[in-house]
Amino acid sequence: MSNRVVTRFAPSPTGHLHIGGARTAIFCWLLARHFGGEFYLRIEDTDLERSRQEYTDSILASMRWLGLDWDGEPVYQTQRTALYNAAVDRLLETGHAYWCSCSPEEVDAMREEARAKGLKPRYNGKCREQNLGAGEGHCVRLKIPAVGKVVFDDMVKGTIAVDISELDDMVIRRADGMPTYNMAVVVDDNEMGITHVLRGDDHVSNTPKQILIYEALGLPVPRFGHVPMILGPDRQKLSKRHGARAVIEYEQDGLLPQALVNYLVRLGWSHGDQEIFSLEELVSFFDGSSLNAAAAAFDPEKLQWLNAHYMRHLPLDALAALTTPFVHQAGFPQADEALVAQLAPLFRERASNLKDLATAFTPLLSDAAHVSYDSSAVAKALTEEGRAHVTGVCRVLEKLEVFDIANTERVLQEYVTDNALKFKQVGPPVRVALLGYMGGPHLPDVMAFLGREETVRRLEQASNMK
RNA sequence: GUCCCCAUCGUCUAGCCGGCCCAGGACAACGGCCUUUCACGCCGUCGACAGGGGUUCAAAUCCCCUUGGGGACGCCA
Repeated sequence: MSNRVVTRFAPSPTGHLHIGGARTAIFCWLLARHFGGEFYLRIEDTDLERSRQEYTDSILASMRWLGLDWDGEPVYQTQRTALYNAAVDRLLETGHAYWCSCSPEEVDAMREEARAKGLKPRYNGKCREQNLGAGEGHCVRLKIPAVGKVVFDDMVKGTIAVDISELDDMVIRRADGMPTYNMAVVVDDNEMGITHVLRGDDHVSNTPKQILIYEALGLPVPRFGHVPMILGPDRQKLSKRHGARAVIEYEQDGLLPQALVNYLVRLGWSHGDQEIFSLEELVSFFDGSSLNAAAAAFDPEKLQWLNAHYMRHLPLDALAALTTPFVHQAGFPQADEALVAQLAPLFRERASNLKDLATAFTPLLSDAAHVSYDSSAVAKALTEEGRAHVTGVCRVLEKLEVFDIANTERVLQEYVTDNALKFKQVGPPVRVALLGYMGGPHLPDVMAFLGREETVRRLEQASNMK
C-alpha cells in the first residue's frame, strides 16, 4: 500500500470560476503538490442545460492564471456515460439497485407526506421489492441498508455520523439513462484513483450517500475533507451583492494571482502567525491539517492590502509588463513597457492594484491641455500668491541646463531659500499645476519625467489660470 | 419541519491531547513618528474566548444544554 495522494477539482461549467471554488482548487492542488501526488481536473458537465464550453474555457484560464497546473487532460463527464452505466448495471445485477416506476409527482407526494409528519422527506421504497425491469420512465434506485449508520472521518471536521434512516433509496440513473451526480462522482473518483476528496462544505450531506454507493460497488472509500464556504463581508452567503466574485473579475481589476492565492489560502487555513506565503512555502507547509472548520468571511480590504504588498515587492520589469495592458486600457495605447517601467516606481506605493496604478499615470501621460484639475485643489493651492510662485519656479526651471531629478530638486529648494519662503508655500501650487491634484510622487520625479518643455508648459498654464 | 456542521477582537486567525493566555499576530479603525503633498515604512492605542451549567487544584482549551450562524433534505451539480 502506497500512501500517495491523488486529488481533483471538479467544477461544473455553469459559470466562471468563483473564489469559493478557486479556494478549494488551491487546497486540492496544494495537498497533491505537498505530497508529490497528482492533481486532476474533472469537468462535471452532465447538466446539458446549463453547461457551456465558454465556461469550461474560462475556468481553465483562471486555473492557469492562478498558477494551478493539473496533471493529464481534464476529464469530461459527458464522455464517460459508458462507465457510469456499467456501474449501475453491476449494482442492478448484484441486487444493490432496482428499477423504479414512481413518477416524480408520486415521489413528491411521499416527501410531502413525510414532511407533514415532521419526518425527513424521503422516497418510501415503494418499488423496492417489485422486481421491475427497464421501462419507459423508469429510473434506477440504490437499495440502501435498512438500518445502521454511515460514519466517516472528515479531514477538517472530524468524525461525522449520519443515521441511515436519514437517507433514502436515491436515484442513481435517471429515466433518461443519465447517471445522477452522486453516482457519477463515485465512479469517477474511483476510476481516477482519487485518494482525497477535498470539497465545499455544501457536500457533507452527499458524502454518506456516496459512501453507500462505494460500499454497494465494493470499492475502497477515499478520504474526505469538507472546507467551509466563504461568507460575504456581512457574514451572509457570498453573492453578487458583494461585488466581484469570479476570479476573472479580480484579474480584470488588476489583482496579482499570488495575492489572491495567498489571501484565499489564509481564509480557512493558517500556519502560525504567518501572513505572507510564497507558493513554494505553501506547498511545503500545506499538508491538509490546520484547516479551519468554521466558515470565514471574505474581507476585500485585507485582499487589497495583500495585493498592494505584492505590488511593492514585484521586480520592476515584471510589474511593468503586467501593468502595461492596463495603461493601454486607460487610454494610452502607445505606452510601452519601458515607459511604464519609468512611471511605475513613482506610483507603485500609492496603488493597491494594477488598474489603479495605470490610472494614476494619467496626469503624466496626458498632454498639458488634457490635465484634469481638481477644483478644490486648485482653489486651495493656486491662489494669487500660489500662482506667483508657480511663475517664479517656472522662470528658474526654464533656465536649467540639465533637467533631471537632482537639478530640479536643487533649483526648487533654492527658490524657496532665496525668497525666504517655506516649502509649504511653494510645493502645493507647483504640485497642483503639474498634476492637477494634491498628492502623488515627489515633485522632482514628476518634473524629470515630464521634461523641461512640458513642465514649463504646465507651470505657465497654471500661472495664467483664472 | 428533520438531519448535519460551526462558534476567540468589526474581519482573517494563533492558542484548543487543560496550567507558559488577566489570550498572541494580521487587516481595518484611531493616535504618533518619518516626510516637500499623498503614499510607503516605523511605533503605539482601541478591541474577543456567545451564554449557562458541569469535570478539575486549574478551562479559551474537556462534557452537556441554550442561543446564534451555516449547510443539506431533487430523476441539479
